[in-house]
Amino acid sequence: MSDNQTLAADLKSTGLKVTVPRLKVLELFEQSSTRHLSAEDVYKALLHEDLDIGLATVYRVLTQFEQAGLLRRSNFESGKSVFELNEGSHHDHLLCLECGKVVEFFDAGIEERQQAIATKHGFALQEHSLALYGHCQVADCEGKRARRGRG
Amino acid sequence: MSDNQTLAADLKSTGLKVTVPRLKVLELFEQSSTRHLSAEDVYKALLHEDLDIGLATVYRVLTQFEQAGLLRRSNFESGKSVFELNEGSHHDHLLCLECGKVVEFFDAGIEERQQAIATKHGFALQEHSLALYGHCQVADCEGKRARRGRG
DNA sequence: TTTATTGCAAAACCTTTGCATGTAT
DNA sequence: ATACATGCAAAGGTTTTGCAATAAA
Repeated sequence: MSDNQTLAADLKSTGLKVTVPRLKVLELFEQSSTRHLSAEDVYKALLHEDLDIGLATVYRVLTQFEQAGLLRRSNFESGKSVFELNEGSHHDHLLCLECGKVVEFFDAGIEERQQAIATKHGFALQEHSLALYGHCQVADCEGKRARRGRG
Repeated sequence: MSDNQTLAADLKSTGLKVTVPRLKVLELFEQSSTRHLSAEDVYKALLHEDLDIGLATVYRVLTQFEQAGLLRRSNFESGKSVFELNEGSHHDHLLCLECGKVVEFFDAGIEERQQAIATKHGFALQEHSLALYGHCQVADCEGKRARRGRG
């Protein structure tokens, strides 16, 4: 729900110059119905908008956005990184092995125990990576894994 | 417990032929003081024993061992897979970002909650991946940290 | 103008694969 | 003897990097 003015302002506030590739990548994340996108996803989506933005630039922009705190990166078992808008609230992920659906969740109990475990072993906890994998019960998914969703 | 007889028997019981590369890789995991090894680690360790075992073979053997249930594979943030002996008991990992130390832990509470979260979202939980990252308090590790002037 | 950013292609990584040779059973 | 395993080199997929051209400030 952000116009280009706001997007540009968001960019400026991170100290990054406002350029077409950066605006478009940010806009894509803001507007996409799919929250989680890989570099390739972003690259192809931009191509479909007839934007000639190189894959290398996409990677650079994604990395810069991650460092600027605009995006969060996750490494699921797919072997490639996926990015999502960083809206401040930490969460972990639950993924469907069948249809690729991604559910976000936060569990205070798990967070607490992680902290306790680190402390118990004499570690200062810095970050963690948690992903659950399973099969969702949606009819569409259980029945046919044929389709692979693309935003 | 880890003489060649036993190792060979372990191999046979998986249906895999007993070959030098397989014996040596298994032996390495049994004898190594480092539980968690990457393909490259294994490759180099074997080289140091003057064994001419190709990297491709190492990858093939590791994959076969994983499928046979002899090894477990983890994908930490390093970007490469690490393998460890599968001793049957599930555990997750706590890693030191500084020195690379790996601590294994199991927490029934976390396991329970993961199950509950999956169920709540209508998922049949299949597997999960959990890794905690932090800084260990070991002097040796702290020292490195200080020397590098980053904290 | 000055400095940062882009695009392209090439390289860097980790991992897998094709194929001819070699080995276990 | 046969089927499977190995080594090498080449290729695969994802991500990074060098560099000249380009665009933002």
